[in-house]
Amino acid sequence: MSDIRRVAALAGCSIATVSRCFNEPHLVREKTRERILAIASQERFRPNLIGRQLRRKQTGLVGVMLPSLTNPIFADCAAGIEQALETQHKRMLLTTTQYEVSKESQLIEILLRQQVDGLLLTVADTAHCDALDLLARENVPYVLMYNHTEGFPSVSIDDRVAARDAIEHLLNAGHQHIAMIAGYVAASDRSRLRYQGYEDAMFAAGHKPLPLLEVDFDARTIETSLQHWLDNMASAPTAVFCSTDLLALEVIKLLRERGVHIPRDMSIIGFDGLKYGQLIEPTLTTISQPNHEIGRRAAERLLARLDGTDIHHDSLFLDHVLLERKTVGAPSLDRRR
Amino acid sequence: MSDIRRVAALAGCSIATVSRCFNEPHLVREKTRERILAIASQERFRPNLIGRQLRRKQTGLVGVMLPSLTNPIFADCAAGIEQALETQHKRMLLTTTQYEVSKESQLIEILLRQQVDGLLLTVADTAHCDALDLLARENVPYVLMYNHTEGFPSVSIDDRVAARDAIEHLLNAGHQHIAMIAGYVAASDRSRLRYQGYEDAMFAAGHKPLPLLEVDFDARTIETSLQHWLDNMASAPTAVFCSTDLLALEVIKLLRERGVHIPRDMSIIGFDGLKYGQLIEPTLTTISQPNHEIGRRAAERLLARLDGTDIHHDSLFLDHVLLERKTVGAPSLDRRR
DNA sequence: CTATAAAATGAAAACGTTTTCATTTTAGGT
DNA sequence: ACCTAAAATGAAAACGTTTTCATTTTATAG
Repeated sequence: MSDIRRVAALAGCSIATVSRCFNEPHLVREKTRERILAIASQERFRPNLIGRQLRRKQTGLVGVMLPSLTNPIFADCAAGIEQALETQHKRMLLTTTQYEVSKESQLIEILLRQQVDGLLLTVADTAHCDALDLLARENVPYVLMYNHTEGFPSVSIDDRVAARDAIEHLLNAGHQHIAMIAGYVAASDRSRLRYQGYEDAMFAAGHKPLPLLEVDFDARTIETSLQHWLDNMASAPTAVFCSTDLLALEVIKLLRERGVHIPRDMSIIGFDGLKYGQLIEPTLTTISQPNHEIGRRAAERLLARLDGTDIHHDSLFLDHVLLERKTVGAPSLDRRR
Repeated sequence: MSDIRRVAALAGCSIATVSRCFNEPHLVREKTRERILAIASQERFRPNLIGRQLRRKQTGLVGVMLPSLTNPIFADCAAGIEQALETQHKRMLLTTTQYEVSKESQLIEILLRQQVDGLLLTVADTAHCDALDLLARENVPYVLMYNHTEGFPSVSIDDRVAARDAIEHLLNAGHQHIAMIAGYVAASDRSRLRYQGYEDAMFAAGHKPLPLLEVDFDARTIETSLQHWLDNMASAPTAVFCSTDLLALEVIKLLRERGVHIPRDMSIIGFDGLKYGQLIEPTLTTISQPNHEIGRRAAERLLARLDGTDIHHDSLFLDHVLLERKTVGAPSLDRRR
């Protein structure tokens, strides 16, 4: 039962020596070590990490909190995290909020009770965020992902600039009448920043930004939201910036079903850089964010923080990139049908 | 520091009473309880789960091992697992093998050391599998996902029958010259079963099955693999069964770029039921497997196993469903170009 | 007010390790 | 063979809980 004890008894030594065999083998004489190791493996001794963690006061566990796994963005991010953690033999305790703000603090609390060595997380909105208040009080190391806010360490892209770049791409193609559409999970700071980027670009070009068109993320609802454009294409925007690729793909599908040719009748630009954007016809022009790298870099920062290497509470912005594909073209002079 | 002690000291009671306040509140007098709880919350006492886990000999942690998170199949599955675990306040320790068989045993070993209460896992191939041997020796509860094999509890679809159904759908559409193509991760038992299903259906219809066409999962390689069909469409199969949707989408894209019209010149059926299949034109006909439910049901079985409710070592097969969409049509009589 | 049963509390052991500090063993030089 | 320094080992405490069992307190009935 009490396993290290058993090995020690069989090997005729103290449990301290057995422990050392696994943790600091150079401290035990070769002959003894071999004997102990032999017995250990024959007894299938498996060190109980709970015992170790209690004594050492660290678990090697990193708590991860993401909005969802079903969104490929976050799945890629989680993969990046795992990759980075593995290099230091740390493991990932993964939880998702399912986009429910109220779960954020709860989950963090649970992760803290589990004595995670650190936390990697994405919150809905850094502006008024219980979770962040909680973290600020505690002194557990953490790094935000996809969020950024003064005084908190984070890894993300610059959503506002990225959105501005998207709009500028449309402007450069000759568009003036540009709309932005966002999923109803628009209560996130990312959505807000992207809309600000949209406004920035529109103002800079001397155009009046349109109000954000928010849609329930579901084909039926999107359809009704788009209906007034379809009813009167003449007055519809000539280009649309979709806040995510998933939304963009849905919109494109819908428009094409209604006989709207992309990009001739309407240009579309997405945001995320999902690989699935390449599979449709025409391939989706979009702003790509490096999800895997966001996860990896955030995890690396956390690890550095755990060694005391990185102690800065600053934002790390990774580069987004504009993937020029086929859903953006020049506005047609006459689009009336 | 030693936190429950501190609360006890401040409340002027023993640590046993504090502990009871949290675990069996009815055992402590209301007045005392209120006092203790007040102090605990004011001191921000946070029970250390490691201490509890060591004493109780259970962690509330479930080890999960999947091939990858980047594949939406498994991401959905993980989401299903989390959903089920949450109902019992259990957490997920998530690891991925990245399709490396050699990592399977290693990861399981790590999870066991972490004293997970149970294991949910997908292995590459149940046929010769160190991981399964390991599990058979230990007496930790586990449930396989996507795999099934005699004497092991599992939740999956019946890949062989599902593949047969896919082929029969093609046969019913009038095809006779049907090929199967699989990603190079074809070293999995699932791939093998799907090929067997393909053979079953072909034999039953009196056709000779073609050898499995294995491709490196990358557009360039797929292209060269398909080249001999493109060079001579007259002798190419009229329908292709792709072992996964991701592969199917890639194949479709490639064929369309080369001027092959789907489904007129060639019918395609996929496998998985990814939602992305609906976004392309034409929408992808495919066999859908219930990934979220596989995860959820497997987790539920594991939980039942932990209560001693479910003790059966049998395979649970969930239903697949044929999603009849637009990439399958009748073979054209003359396809020469 | 007392006796008794029930309820509430506390002391201490236990969970499986790691690690400090003291002790014993070994090796090397004389 | 003896001394000394270095190397190897062991005893025991510590990590933060839960839980058993004994003890004390409270409530109830007489």
